[in-house]
Amino acid sequence: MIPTDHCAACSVREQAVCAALSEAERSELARIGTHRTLHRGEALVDAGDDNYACATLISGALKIAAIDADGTERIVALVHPAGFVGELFAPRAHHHVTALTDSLLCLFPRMDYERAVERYPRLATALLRRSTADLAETRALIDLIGRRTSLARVAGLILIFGRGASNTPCGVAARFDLPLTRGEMAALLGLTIETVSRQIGILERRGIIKRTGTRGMEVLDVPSLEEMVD
Amino acid sequence: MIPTDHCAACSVREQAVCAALSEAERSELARIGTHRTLHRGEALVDAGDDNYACATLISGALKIAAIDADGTERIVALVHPAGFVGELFAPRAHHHVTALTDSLLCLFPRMDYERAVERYPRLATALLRRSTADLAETRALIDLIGRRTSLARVAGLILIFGRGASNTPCGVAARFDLPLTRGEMAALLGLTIETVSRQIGILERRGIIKRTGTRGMEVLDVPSLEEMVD
DNA sequence: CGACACGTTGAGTTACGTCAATACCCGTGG
DNA sequence: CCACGGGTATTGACGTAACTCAACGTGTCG
Repeated sequence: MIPTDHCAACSVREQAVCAALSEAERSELARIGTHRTLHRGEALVDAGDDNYACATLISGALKIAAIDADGTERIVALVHPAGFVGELFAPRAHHHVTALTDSLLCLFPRMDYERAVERYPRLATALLRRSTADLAETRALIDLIGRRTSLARVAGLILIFGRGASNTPCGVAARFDLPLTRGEMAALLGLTIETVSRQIGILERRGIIKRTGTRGMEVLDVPSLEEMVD
Repeated sequence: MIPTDHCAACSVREQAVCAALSEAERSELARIGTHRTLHRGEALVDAGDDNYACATLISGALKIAAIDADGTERIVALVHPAGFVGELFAPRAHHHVTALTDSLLCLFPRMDYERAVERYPRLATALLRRSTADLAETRALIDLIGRRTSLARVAGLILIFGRGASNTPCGVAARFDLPLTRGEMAALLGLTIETVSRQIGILERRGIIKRTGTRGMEVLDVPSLEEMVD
């Protein structure tokens, strides 16, 4: 159970699905929730789990992934703060959910949360909004990895991260740190580590970006990046 | 406006989102809906539309797709009967929605439908259920497309269609017609027409499937197909 | 400082795309 | 009925982008 004053001080208070609730409703919801921290690499849900939790991400980042027979990981989505994770109404989890960086979660037993959805219509609409947006984002990801050169995929991913790191909506941050390792970028784009690394090298040689250290990224020429993607 | 007795006779009455509503609520909803037929290739929504409709698919099949700068189509989802289409709460449509075969729709003005969602909580939860399921399906598609070889992708797609054509849930139909042209399969899998055609040829030469005519498909060896996919 | 994970770079190979020719299916009209 | 034509599918030859394998850097933390 989460003390109500935690909600009042919550950093994603305005963006998360619970923002749609009244004070009283949120207090009710807080009663079934707990906080939990995950360290980088730690799993929240494994594929196949039949009684897993759902959660709002408060800080950090998560990945949603499948692991196939030969152990290869395929990332199918990233979760950012204020995002919601956990498949409601599904009997078993379809994917693994793992922390990309140390993360703080507002955790709910799935069954309790489903009941809350039935009880608070505004929670249902808020989740529907978010789910609809997630769906559009996932489809955009298909679009990106569907039928493009590795260079376009890497360019697109850099734009996605740059937009995420920007404070202006839709703008691209000039400098930021990549939140993923090369291996994770490869798992997300359907490429190999080496190919990702090479394409980043090409972009740098063309003067479009500049690497600073291994994760640092400076975007010098946004229009060129955008042109590569569409 | 749809006469209420149409709903009573509707073939997807039990599966569509409106099944969650009471008789009275459904009558209300029917008042803002209309029926429409789409012929193969006809568009329901174009990407960028700012005041588009949403709909429940009664019969036929739709594709949700993006078209990039050079005119290449990338299919990001298929819609089957009882499916819901149209992004609620989004200012503009992200994708094109087009009929794959002649289709019958139960059509609603988007704004009116959004109001209905706010008014009927059970509609919101039903849409949330469907949206959550769509999200899982879309992620499974990413998983398939991200897969390494073209052979595995084609095998996976044949399994998907085979399962869809089967009457037993999760079983694979022994014979069915592919609902997509080679070009559409290619647009969905991120391959070319030629590659799709070749991989189907390989599967046939290995005795795993048998082509009958251009769309007909006979699945001889389901385990082999499944093995290729995972 | 050394260990270890992560990242880069290179050489050789393979799978897929491109281009092009041919075959098939089906509706239309001679 | 067959001939024609357009859309669709198959097949082949060839080039190239991305993968594989392998060696070598680089950053980070004890």
